[in-house]
Amino acid sequence: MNPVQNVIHAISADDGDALHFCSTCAFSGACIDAGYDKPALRDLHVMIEHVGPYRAGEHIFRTNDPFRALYAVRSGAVKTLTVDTNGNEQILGFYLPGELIGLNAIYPERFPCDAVALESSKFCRFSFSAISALATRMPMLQQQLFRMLSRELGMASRLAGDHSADERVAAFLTDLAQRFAAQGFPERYVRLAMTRNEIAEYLRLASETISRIFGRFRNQGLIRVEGRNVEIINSERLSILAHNILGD
Amino acid sequence: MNPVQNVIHAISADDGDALHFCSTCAFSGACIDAGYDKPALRDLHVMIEHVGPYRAGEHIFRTNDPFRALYAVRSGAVKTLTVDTNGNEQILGFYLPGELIGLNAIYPERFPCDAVALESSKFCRFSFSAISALATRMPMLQQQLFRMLSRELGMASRLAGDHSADERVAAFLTDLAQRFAAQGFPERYVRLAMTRNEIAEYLRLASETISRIFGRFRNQGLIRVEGRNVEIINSERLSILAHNILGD
DNA sequence: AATTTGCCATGACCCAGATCAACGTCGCGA
DNA sequence: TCGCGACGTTGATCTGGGTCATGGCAAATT
Repeated sequence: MNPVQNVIHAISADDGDALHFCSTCAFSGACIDAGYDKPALRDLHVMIEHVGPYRAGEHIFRTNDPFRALYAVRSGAVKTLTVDTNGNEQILGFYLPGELIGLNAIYPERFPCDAVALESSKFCRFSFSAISALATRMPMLQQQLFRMLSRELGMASRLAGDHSADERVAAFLTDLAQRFAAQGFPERYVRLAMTRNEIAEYLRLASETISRIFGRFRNQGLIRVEGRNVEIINSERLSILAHNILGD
Repeated sequence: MNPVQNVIHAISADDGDALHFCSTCAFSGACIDAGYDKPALRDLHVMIEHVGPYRAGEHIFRTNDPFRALYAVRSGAVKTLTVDTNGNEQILGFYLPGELIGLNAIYPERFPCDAVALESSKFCRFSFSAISALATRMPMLQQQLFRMLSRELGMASRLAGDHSADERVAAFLTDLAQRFAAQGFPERYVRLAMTRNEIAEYLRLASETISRIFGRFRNQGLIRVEGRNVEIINSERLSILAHNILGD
C-alpha cells in the first residue's frame, strides 16, 4: 500500500472537560506553563461554548457579522475569505485544530471576512469580552493573546511580500507541515483539506500555477503528491525555498 | 504661490508632561475616553522614555534586536523594512506621529524588521513588560493594545491581496491622506516623507510604476503632484479605486 | 561654477504567471 | 448505471508590470 495514502485521516482533538483543556487548545500552552492548571481554569472553561459540527461548506460566521467571540478549532479545518468588488475570492488563512479564528475582527468590531468549514469541524467559542476580562486577571492569558495577534501579523506581512510562485508554494507546504507536526503528526506528511483553487486564492496565484508547481516539485524529487496527500521528501530544499517567507 | 507647496511643513506633536498625553499619543483615545485622565495616568507616564531625535536614515532598531519596548512616533516619519536573501528590501510600513511601532515583535521576542527614520523623528518608548503589567490594571489600555494589533493585522492582510498597481497606489494615497487628516491636517494634502522607490518597496511594485501611475492619475485629474507634495483633487474616484484594499 | 549624487520620469523590451482551452478523473445522486 | 458537476492537469497564448537604459533636475559638495 502506498505510504502517502491514508496516513493522515483527520485531525481532531479530544473534547476536554471542566478541568482539562482540549489537547490542542490555543490557550493551553500559556495557562498550563504558568501554573494555572488548578482552579483558575474553571473561569476559562466556564466561558467556553462548544459549537459544531459544521459540515463542509457551512459558514461559521460571515462578513459584517458583529464580533462577539473568538473561535478555536477543535477538529476539522477552516478557511477565512473576503470577496472583492469584482467577485474575486481572497483567502486570508487556513485554520487547523488548536488555532484561533477571529483576531482580525477585534478592531472593526465586525468580522471582516467569512469563515467556512473545509470539512466537518467543531469549535470552542470564547466570548471576547469575557476572555478580555479574564485576561486582566491572568497575565499569561493576556500575553498569549498578544502573542497570537503578533504572530498572525508577522505571518500576514511576510506573505504579503513580493515572492515568486515557487517560494510561495514551498512556504505554504512547509508551514502546513510544521503546523501538522505541532499536532503530533509526522512532519513529512501533509493532508490538504483544501482544493488547488483554494491554495491559489490564498497564495495569490492561479490554480493552474499550483498544479504546475506541484508537478515540478514532484519531478525535482522535493515532494510526492497523490491527490490531496503530500509527502515531503526533501524538506531541506523546500525550507530553503521557503526561507524568504517563513524567516527560519 | 502654488497651493500644493509648503502647505504641510512637518507633523509634530507637543511633548506632553507628567499629567498630559502628547496630543497624538497612541494611547490617549483609550485612556481619556475611559476616564483615566486623573492619577492613573501617572503610572503610564512614569514608564515612558522620550527618545530621539533620530536623523533621517538613522536606525531606531534593527532586525533581531531583542524586543523590550514599543515606540510611539511623536514627530517625524519612519519606515520598517526587512531584507530578503537576495538583498531586496521589503518595506512593511510607514509610521506617522501617534502611531505605534514594534507590535510585530511581541511574538518572536525580537524585532523582525529594521526601523529607520525617514526624517528627523522623536519617539516615546514604552517598556513592553511594564505596559502589559499596567494593562492588567487598566482594561481599556489592554483593549487599546488588542485593537491596535488587530487593526494592523487587518491592514497587512488587505494589502497582501491580489490588487492591480492602480488600486495599490490609490489605496496608499487615500490611506495616507486619512492618517494626515487624523492629525488635523487638511485631508486633501499629502506630504510624502518617502521616495518613490520606498513607496514601490511598500506596495511591491517598481519605482518606475509609481512614477507612471502618479503621471496617469495626474493626467486623469485625480491628483496634482509636485515632487513629494500631493494634492488630492478627486478623492471620490480615488477612494473607489482604493475600495478593494481599504474596505471603506 | 562645476561636479557629484540621489531622485524622478519616460521609452523599449521582456518575462513570470494569468488566462483560455481542452481533456481526464472522481464522487455522488437519481 | 448513468450522468453530471467539481476538481485537477497540461498546453498555447497573452499581458501587467518588471527590467534596463537614458536623461533631466535639484540639493549638496568642492
